[in-house]
Amino acid sequence: MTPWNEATPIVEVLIVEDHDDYRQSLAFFLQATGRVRCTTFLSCEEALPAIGLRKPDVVIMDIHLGAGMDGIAGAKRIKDQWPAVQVLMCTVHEDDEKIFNALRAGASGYLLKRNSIDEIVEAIRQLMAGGSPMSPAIARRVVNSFRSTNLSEGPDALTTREQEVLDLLCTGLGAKAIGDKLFVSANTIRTHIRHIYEKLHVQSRVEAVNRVRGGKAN
Amino acid sequence: MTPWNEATPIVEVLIVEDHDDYRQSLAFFLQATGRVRCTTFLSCEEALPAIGLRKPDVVIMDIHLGAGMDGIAGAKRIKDQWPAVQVLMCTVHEDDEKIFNALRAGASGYLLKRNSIDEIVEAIRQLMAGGSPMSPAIARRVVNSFRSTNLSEGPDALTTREQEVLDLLCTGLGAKAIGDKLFVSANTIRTHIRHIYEKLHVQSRVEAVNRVRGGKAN
DNA sequence: TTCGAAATCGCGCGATCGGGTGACGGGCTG
DNA sequence: CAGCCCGTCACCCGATCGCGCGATTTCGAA
Repeated sequence: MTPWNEATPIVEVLIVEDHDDYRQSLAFFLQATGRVRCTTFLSCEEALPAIGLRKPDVVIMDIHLGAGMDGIAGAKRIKDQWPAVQVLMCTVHEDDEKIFNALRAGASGYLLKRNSIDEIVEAIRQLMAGGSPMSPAIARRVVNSFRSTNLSEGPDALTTREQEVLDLLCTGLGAKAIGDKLFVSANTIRTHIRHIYEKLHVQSRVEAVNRVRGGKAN
Repeated sequence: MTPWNEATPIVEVLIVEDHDDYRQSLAFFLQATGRVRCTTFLSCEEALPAIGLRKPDVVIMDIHLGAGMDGIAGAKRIKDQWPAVQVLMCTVHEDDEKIFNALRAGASGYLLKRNSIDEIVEAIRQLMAGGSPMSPAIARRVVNSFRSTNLSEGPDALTTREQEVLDLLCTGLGAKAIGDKLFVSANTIRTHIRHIYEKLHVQSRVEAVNRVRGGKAN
């Protein structure tokens, strides 16, 4: 844990948070470190123009912001216009939907409000150092989203050959091309594909690849 | 940072690492914390049977292991048979290919060998607490992999309508079904799809959805 | 030994796809 | 106004797909 030190440049932090108590105390304690300068806003609508005038290093963004643009849409707008700004989501929401949408929007970190000030300070440090701070539970969800769906067990388990065919199918190849790669006829591949469809209960190539990809990403 | 305390149960750690110096010093320093009991192996082939006999809480796994099964295949075998075992990759490799394959295989954490013993100890603690410890640079790569590909800018930007069609295409629908959803004819959809292909430089539905999905996963 | 599952290949049918071409109206812009 | 892009629709053609049917071989389990 590399600590802040006197050589560290002051970090410009912009906070978008509609909850008065949290916004004010967060700003207060961050400033108290002496290594952070804070600007605070109640909504994305207010914050966006301000970012245009003076670009912060880090934006700490709540997701739920009452009426108007939510934090995820805000993060997207910020990253579209100023990609260098690091966005750190800080919210109470820990459902997959919110998490993944926030990361898709371009957030580089995701903390929960139950995290301590010390952890938020550490998160800012990590952001500046090229890291992606996440609360442990968030990190675990993100990592778990990579788990490959296990098509190789259960009553409808795919055979080794079918797995191979499915893999190549995922690359966008057609039956003929796959047949060439596996040194069998295109008709054989067509048969394998039919069996795959039956086992996966799908009826098109795209549905099959979606099954492999866990139906998640984007 | 919750520290270890006397109430913490001893954590059983199994190390798979072919490099003698690293394996021995890692085991030594982990044991020195007094909160960890280590068993070490040079290869997955040796380690797997041992896991069957006495299940560790955490397996620290190298990726490159000389001849035989590599750490990613090993992690997959472990998670297939004993899903409760937490696998922590610890390696010098920081290329996307290795990282994502390891996480797909079921690893719950990913550290670089340049990390200090303290950080590894902290990682084990986080693992047991349901977190997913990653080196900052790794976390950033993982988070970045979620960034949605921006198909809406550049010389070959997709129009709004084309985006809509592409989205539905990703769900596995055919031209006719998409036409129904958008209240236009199937021929119109076919035209849109052809334009999408031109702009994305692909020539099949699966290739198009792969472009949306970052072409990565699985 | 018998049986079944897996892998291989074939054929045919109707539907869809990929690609080429053309057309029409509505915007927006120079 | 003249272009140009966008969205809409149509037709055509050869290739491929989804699907049902049957066949052979191999190999391991019952």
